[in-house]
Amino acid sequence: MRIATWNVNSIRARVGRTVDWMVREDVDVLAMQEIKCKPEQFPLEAFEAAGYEVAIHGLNQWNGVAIASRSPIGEVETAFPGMPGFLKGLEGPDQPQEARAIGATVDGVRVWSLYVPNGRSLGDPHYTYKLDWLAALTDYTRAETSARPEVPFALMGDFNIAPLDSDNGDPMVVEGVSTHVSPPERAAFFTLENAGVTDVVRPRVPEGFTYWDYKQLKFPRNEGMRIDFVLGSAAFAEAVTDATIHRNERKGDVPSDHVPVLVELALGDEDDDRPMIF
DNA sequence: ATGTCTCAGTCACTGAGA
Repeated sequence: MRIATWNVNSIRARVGRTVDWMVREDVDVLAMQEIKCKPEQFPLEAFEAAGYEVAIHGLNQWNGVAIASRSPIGEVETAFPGMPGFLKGLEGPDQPQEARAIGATVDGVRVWSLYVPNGRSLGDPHYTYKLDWLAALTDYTRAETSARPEVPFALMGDFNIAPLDSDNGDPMVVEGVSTHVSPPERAAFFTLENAGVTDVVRPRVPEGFTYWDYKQLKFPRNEGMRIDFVLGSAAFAEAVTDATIHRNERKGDVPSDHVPVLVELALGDEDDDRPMIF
């Protein structure tokens, strides 16, 4: 199985190059973030024509997540248990949930497409929301990976955190001033990893960014950040055979500001050319 | 100069979010 994550920054603006890339790279499953539309606005036809079905969760022009798959999609959830909500000007538990998570099972793999809150700025209510959201995701991940360790489980998406100093190449993003690099955000990311998932891409791709701001020639200057990740449970991680970051997708006409991250899995019961050994 | 991009609302712009 070839499974990828991509913050597409509006699927309506980028359906052509998204599906082109999926076909070209023989992608079986794609977790998308920032589709920026409701289900009825999603350009389904282009995906179906290329042989994909799509599970979509979008509420308005903001956020929005989806999972496209060549194999049938089952057990769709549009939030993980305990996921906090947010509404500017409102506080407390009454805040509605945003379209930032969709989970589905494909060929026995439990996949989540996640768009972690941006945080906006240190001290903004959105920053607290981000940390709360990550804490709830951590609780869910710990419960899920311990309850069903045999099920390959993956958190894929835009985490809006640069965990290591080397993940930030933007001189305007500074610890003590900016989100994405603050110690509490980084601690939340490492606590999530300790809850039963591991970054399956970094061991195979130690260098490289996944996002470059549109402004100020950030891409030509390579002043990007690594903020898009595939975190897999032990059962998922042990099936990974390859991982790649597709930097070229930041080039050309109307690119997203993020590029896709692709992982190859050998699930053992696939109809492929590898010998089965019992 | 938030110097770019996208979308909604409304119809050439502004506001919001990133």
